[in-house]
Amino acid sequence: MSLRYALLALLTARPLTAYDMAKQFSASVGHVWHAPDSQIYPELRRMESDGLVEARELTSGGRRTKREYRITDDGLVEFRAWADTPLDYQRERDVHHLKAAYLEWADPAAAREQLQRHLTFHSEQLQQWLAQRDGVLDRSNPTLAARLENSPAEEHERVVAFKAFAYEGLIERARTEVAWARRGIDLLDRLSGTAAEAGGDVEERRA
Amino acid sequence: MSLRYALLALLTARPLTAYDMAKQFSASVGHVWHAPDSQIYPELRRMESDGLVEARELTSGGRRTKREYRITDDGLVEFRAWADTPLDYQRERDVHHLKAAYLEWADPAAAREQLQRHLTFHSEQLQQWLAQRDGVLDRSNPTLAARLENSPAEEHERVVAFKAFAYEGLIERARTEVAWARRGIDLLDRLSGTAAEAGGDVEERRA
DNA sequence: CAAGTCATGTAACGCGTTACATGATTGG
DNA sequence: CCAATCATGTAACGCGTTACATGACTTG
Repeated sequence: MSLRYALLALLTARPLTAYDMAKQFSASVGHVWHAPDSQIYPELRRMESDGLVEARELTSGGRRTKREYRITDDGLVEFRAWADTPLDYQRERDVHHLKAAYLEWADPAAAREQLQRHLTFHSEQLQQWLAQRDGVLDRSNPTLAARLENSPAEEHERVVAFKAFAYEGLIERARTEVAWARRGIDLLDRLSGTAAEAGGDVEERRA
Repeated sequence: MSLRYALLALLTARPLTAYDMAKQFSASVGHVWHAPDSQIYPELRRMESDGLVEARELTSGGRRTKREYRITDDGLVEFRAWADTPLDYQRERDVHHLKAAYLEWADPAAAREQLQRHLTFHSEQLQQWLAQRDGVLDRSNPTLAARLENSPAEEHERVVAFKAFAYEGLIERARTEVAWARRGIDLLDRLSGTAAEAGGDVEERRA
């Protein structure tokens, strides 16, 4: 049910087509919430029949169908209600930590590679979130810019602050994961060093 | 498909009944991987028919059926293969950060309560993971104790090290979330302070 | 003898993923 | 004119959740 609110969130800034939303879900917003086209199109249809959004057909010249969605007043009410409602917290279920607990079962090289992937993945996430945060802070993010244009100036600070706050949480999380992966690689080094005694050269050194 | 490996992981330590596994999935292991009974029982049956585990019927006195599962050699092969295989990383999808980005839509009191919940939830998680980590380090964790009994002494260090490593990742993550929630509450204070000027007393102070 | 917990499941449902399908428009 | 991108979906499947169902054994 969260996709629905992610879509409403986007539409609180400005009207968009499903295609444009799908693009955003693969790019900027997609770093927080990803969804494939095949989920977005039907969900928008459902939201339309629930009266949360309304569509305007854009027949640009030819007979190309293109539907631009706009949030309705009911949609705004629904979105505010969602914003007010606390979410349930459920127990985390993290495969990566589960695997990490059993890395002694893996080949040391395979173990190292997996931690390296963890490091790489979260480093990239970190970079993207840093970029997003900056785009929010300097107001260059297009969705944010549109949003600010449609809202009174005295609210701008709050709007920007919460967006940045959200990204900063993700940034810190990514940093935590990166640090953890590094510690894991160090641990592997230490354990293999023990096993092989003063065995050989360390082939790679991380910055 | 991860439940399968979580179950195999448990069974690498010692044979267990589905009921005992279900209990562990609600308690100790459950902090890393939770699963309800209704998923565990059928999955074990499927694993049995796939030859990864085998069951021994324990008819203790009466005609009470009770099946104790043990991992097979095929199961061990499968588990090692899993341990060697890198996982796919998919984009995170975090409702809480999504909501945080739109907290300006929420009533300030509701926003505060949600951040407070975030803080509480992750504080509790933190406590439980710290306890788990300690139970691993001092080898008092029952599953770990059983595992160590069934493995040669020279491997004990590795076994313990990876379990502790996994929990430490979760510990750091929980700490990150706690810190983020605190920052969020501070942000709310700051913004409401701005809106209400030097408004009123701060009713609660966090340690 | 009643309440709790031991012990094992089935059924329905929903969100999300992957794969598949189609056709129009635009730019090189 | 061909490839990329615009634009919109359908279908099948799987994992996980919630609710429901049952009965035996144990402890106070």
